[in-house]
Amino acid sequence: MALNQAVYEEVTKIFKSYLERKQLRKTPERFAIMEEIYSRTGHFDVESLYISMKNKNYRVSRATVYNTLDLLVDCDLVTRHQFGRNISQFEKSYPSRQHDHLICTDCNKVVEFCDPRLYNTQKMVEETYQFKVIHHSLTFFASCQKENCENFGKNLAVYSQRSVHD
Amino acid sequence: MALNQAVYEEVTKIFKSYLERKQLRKTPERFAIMEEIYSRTGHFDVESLYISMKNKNYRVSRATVYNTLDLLVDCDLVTRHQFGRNISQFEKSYPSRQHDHLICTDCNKVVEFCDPRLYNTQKMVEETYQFKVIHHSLTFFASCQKENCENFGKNLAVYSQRSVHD
DNA sequence: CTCGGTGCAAAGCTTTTGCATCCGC
DNA sequence: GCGGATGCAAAAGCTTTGCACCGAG
Repeated sequence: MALNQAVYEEVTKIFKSYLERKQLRKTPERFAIMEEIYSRTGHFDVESLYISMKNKNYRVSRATVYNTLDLLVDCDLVTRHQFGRNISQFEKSYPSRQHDHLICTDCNKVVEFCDPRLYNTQKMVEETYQFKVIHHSLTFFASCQKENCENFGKNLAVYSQRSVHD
Repeated sequence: MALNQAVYEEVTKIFKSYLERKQLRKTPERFAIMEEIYSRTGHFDVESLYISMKNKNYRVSRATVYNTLDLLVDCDLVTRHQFGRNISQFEKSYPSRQHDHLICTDCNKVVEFCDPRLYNTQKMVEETYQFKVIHHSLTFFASCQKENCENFGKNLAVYSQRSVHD
């Protein structure tokens, strides 16, 4: 899996800056985990990330993976999702933009979409309740046609990262 | 906690009908759990429901609570939420209307809101991806900035620096 | 009477914690 | 060298499962 060099450098800079600001140590494990995440595409859970690193003979523990994920989420390099019942799903934050999710209730595949109009709802909520919104999570659970389900990822993948209003 | 008689009768009818349709038994435990849920207000988790019934000296097991909650969710009498990391939160479906949630990131307070404009986003998603939406989940995570919030004033500076639209 | 449902406890699974060791600073 | 970070394993916390008994149909 090739790693985009420009993205990798930018992300490394952000992570280093974050660790310095928080006076945390720049350990090789932390950067190895960050690199592994940014060499992946799509969503992943802790176990698959841990297994991937083990398969590459990298000596790392689950505890460190959990710890580092917390840091990466805290500095906005990784986003945490709670699609299912128990396990947390993660996703790198760059270079993808703000988006929400459409999950097929039949095949569990995830489509990403974006609707800027959601910002109107956010502003309304902030004004009505006097809250300051940090982030949001919008997920549609939907069923697709069978033929559509079979074509999943072939035709729609092209649009998955785009805003529907582009 | 007084129980609204009209709601109770309606909900009982729906649950009985569902159990008959699925050829499941109408056990006293199932109706006791349904009644306990509908005598509550707001959100709850499995453990607090279980403790409540134990405190009323009702002989019930966690396994039955979990099993019955699955049934109640399946027949739309109860809604399942996944706000936090691990535990599922539940909420009775009637008589409240469709709504979404605003959760304080400092004190975990839950506010319900409704914005019909979200339906525009749903229709757009359905048309764009040819999906049939079953249900959705929208949650804003926000700071309530109230004096009674346990972290009042601590993180406001940090929050105000962030923007939702990067 | 049947066999689905229940209570109880043990097991399962994800995540957190304790502790000795390691290593960034 | 100090104290934070790590690996490992044990523990914690929510949920599911196995099993013997109970009771709805």
